[in-house]
Amino acid sequence: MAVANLSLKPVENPVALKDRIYEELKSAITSMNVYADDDEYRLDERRLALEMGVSRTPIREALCRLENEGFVQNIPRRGAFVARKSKKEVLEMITVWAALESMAARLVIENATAKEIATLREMFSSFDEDGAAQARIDEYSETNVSFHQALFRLSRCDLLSRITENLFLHMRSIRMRTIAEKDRASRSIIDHMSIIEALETRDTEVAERLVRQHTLDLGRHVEEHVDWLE
Amino acid sequence: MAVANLSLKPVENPVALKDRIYEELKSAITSMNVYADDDEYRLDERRLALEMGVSRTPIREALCRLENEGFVQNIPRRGAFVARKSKKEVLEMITVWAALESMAARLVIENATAKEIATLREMFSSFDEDGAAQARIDEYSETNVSFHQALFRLSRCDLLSRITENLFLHMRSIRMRTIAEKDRASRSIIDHMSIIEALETRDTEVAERLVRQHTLDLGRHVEEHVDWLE
DNA sequence: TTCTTGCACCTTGTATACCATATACCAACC
DNA sequence: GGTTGGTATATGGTATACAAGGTGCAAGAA
Repeated sequence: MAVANLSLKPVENPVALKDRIYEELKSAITSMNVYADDDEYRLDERRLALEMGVSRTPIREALCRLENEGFVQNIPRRGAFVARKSKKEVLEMITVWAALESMAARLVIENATAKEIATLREMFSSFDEDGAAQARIDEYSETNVSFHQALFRLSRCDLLSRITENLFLHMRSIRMRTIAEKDRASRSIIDHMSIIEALETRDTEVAERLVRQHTLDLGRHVEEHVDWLE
Repeated sequence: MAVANLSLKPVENPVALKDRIYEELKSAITSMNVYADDDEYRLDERRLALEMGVSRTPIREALCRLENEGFVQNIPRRGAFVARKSKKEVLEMITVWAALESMAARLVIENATAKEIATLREMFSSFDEDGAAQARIDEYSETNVSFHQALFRLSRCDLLSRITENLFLHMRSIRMRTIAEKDRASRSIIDHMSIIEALETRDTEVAERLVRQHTLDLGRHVEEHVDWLE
């Protein structure tokens, strides 16, 4: 008897409710501007359960994960709130980021092909003219994030990328607000070009230093100019 | 009316069941030698609940947290297992560790007093004679861990310490097994002394490089000599 | 009017019941 | 004898019920 040679792909394991809820809540939380005002955003289990049409249990598991990742603060017997980072915490996140990304730069030089590194340069090709970055600041901001993410991806180190992913999300609203200030955009693009150059010439020490410095500069900027964090 | 001026300390908030269970399970998991044999260690919710005299709910929340931290692997509809790291994952953890600890070294130089740095040196004072570390290998291993933890503590960056804490726990069994091999202990003590020296002379670049190199060396050693990881 | 205190309600923490699915075993058929 | 299919059982996923603690309002007293 002939075996029907159907090309079947393994059936995708049905995503558990808690995971979908986790994703949903996470994107909702990270896309809101927590720092816009001083309100505390409460996450009422019952209301969330009702709104999403499920019971409290998967909601709780999702909130538990989000708490571990620092997006939610759970106060016993009081409930869950959207977490608001203090200035100290933000500065520490930037420090960790600097550490991880400078290591990523080392790994990129070790592991990435010239072609891959070239893609980094291409990302900024449309911002060549002076002031272009400043003019299309939103678009540039997106490219900026993509650049840093690409750096981690090219490092071929999943753990680095994974840890940084959440740092990025935490920093997003803060970045959006700081990048537009002063002439940070144009300085930022210069920094990026120097970094790419060091990667292209495979100069590990310089690349590492530039990457670290670039991120620590953001840290100093936050330290000195951001007063809207508690 | 006079207010009775009793000196009262705030009543400690009763630790929730899930937290105690989390602690209990975590210490149980990290203290067992997962890599001793090829058995899969299953964590049966119902059995754990029965053994600990609670319901499944807090057990599940604890397992959820442990899964996020990478100590437990949860397979849908199959159950929770003690996580076993692959060689690739271990190497990536070491890479992240190197990144974080070299940044910690920078911060130590920025933030720690000479006195604090001196305490690092004291930790190794009892291992002065040649071969002492190798001879009292268990004791040395403890000191070794303490040294690295102290480095993070002196960096004054809580986030660095917190991220590394779990990395340490993951690496513990692996360290225990690798440190005894060859003459790694004596080389390790030499490395540590060089690091301390660089910290004492506040030589940021050297300290950073030595710390990174020291950890990456462990990585290379694992890469080359550890064959008991999948 | 203002402060205190008690009570009602609301919310989270925990336990349990129910459901869907995966695994294993057994019987029947090729 | 090997394979296949069905069924039983066990286990995790989800929902809900119950318990305990916190909040806020209102009523009463100063």
